[in-house]
Amino acid sequence: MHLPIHNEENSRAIKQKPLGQVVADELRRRIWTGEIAYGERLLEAELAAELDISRSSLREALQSLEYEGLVINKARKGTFVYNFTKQDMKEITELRYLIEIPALLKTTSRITDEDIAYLETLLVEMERLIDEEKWYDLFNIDMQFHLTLVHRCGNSRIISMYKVIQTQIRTFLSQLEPYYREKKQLFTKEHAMLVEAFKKRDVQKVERLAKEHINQVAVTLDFVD
Amino acid sequence: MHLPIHNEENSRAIKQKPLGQVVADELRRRIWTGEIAYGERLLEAELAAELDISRSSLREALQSLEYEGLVINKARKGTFVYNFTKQDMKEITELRYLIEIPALLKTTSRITDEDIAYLETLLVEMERLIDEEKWYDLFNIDMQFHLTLVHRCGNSRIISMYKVIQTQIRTFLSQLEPYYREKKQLFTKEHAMLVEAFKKRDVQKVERLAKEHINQVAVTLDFVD
DNA sequence: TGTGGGTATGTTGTCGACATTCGCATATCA
DNA sequence: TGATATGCGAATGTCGACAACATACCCACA
Repeated sequence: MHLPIHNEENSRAIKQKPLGQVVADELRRRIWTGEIAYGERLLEAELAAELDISRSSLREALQSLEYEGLVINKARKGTFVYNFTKQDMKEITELRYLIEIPALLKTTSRITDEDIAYLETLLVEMERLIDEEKWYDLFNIDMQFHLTLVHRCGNSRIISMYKVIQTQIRTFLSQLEPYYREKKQLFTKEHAMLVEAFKKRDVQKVERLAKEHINQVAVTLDFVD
Repeated sequence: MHLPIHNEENSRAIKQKPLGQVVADELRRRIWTGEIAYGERLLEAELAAELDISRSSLREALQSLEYEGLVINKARKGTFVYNFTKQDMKEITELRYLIEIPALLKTTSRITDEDIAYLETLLVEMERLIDEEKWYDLFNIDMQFHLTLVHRCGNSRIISMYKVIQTQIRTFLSQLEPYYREKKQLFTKEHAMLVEAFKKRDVQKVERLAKEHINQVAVTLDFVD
């Protein structure tokens, strides 16, 4: 069972955020944890009742998720959780090469020591979560790691587009969770090496490591099926 | 004065489309024609009444426009038409280099003779609209031209991201309209040369022309102020 | 037994109204 | 006079209900 979206203790903290955004966060969580299955139809009345909110706010959330590519809405037919395919992974990998790689290269010359210090705390956090096998939290930290890097690229539009891609990447990672159990060490090591490259402001190394890291996800997917 | 969104003659044709999308189209039109000014606050009740629709559908439309970056919604403060700056133009230009150029290069080897034939009809249309000085329609054809090219790149995510960028580019063009009056010939010529390059499947030429074309917009903006 | 049409049921699309919050004008006091 | 408190009007956030539509089922009839 889950806590209601707006229980007493949270109501003050999140009152600033539109309810639709809070609901979108919750739906993303349910998708990534598998509580909502891929391909599943999302009945508005049912879901709204379960979350104890109105259909209006739910629909607002669904529109956000549709923009992110996590669900697909067929007019008059309903909203369905999008079921990613290998073809989707190819598209996403191509986009990462076009957007994330150039973003990281720009970041290399703009990254601050504070950024690097923060990244290193994330690395520590990663290792802990890997030990405890808390995959959901681990992937969250992973998102934060990459977003921190892209965030320094200096182009707000690149950042917001990367967020969309990242949401989809995360969806893949969630599905690949069992395969990542085998690659615990690799996971931390790749990120640690990236941090080292940024620390040295070594553009070539960043590019090489980043490409390898991106390929890693694509390769992992190939083992499935 | 404008026709109401859902008058009798249109009601059948657009009944399939969610009202929110129709409203979004109308709002885009009003922004691009200048009927709605940049920076203007959009009062939901007022706008909904004027369009003769409910606030729900209007809010759905506004959410779409916010994703496209045409408006910005400040929680509890209202929705405002986004006012683009030169800095925004720089970001957009950078993104075009990252997304549109690679897309066009991929298209070069995938474009069909039917595509080229269609592009040539658009060229004819462009010349006619330039003669008649119908700038709004001209920019619409321009969007269709570029979208046709990007559409052949084979990556659906690149296409949908390009659509977002293009909507913002279009917003700039609308503001630069007076400057384009001076460049009538250049406008058609650049597109015609691009078509020729695609016809020959000449990747290098496509890349060079496309970059020049992108720079052209950025340069035009520099004359402003 | 298979098919077509019509009805019943359930779901999405759209609407109007209430609840909450914000900003501004006015009032009050140092 | 200036700064701060306060109350009112207006706009956004959220909700529940009705309307329009799609689907599934059932029955009549070939």
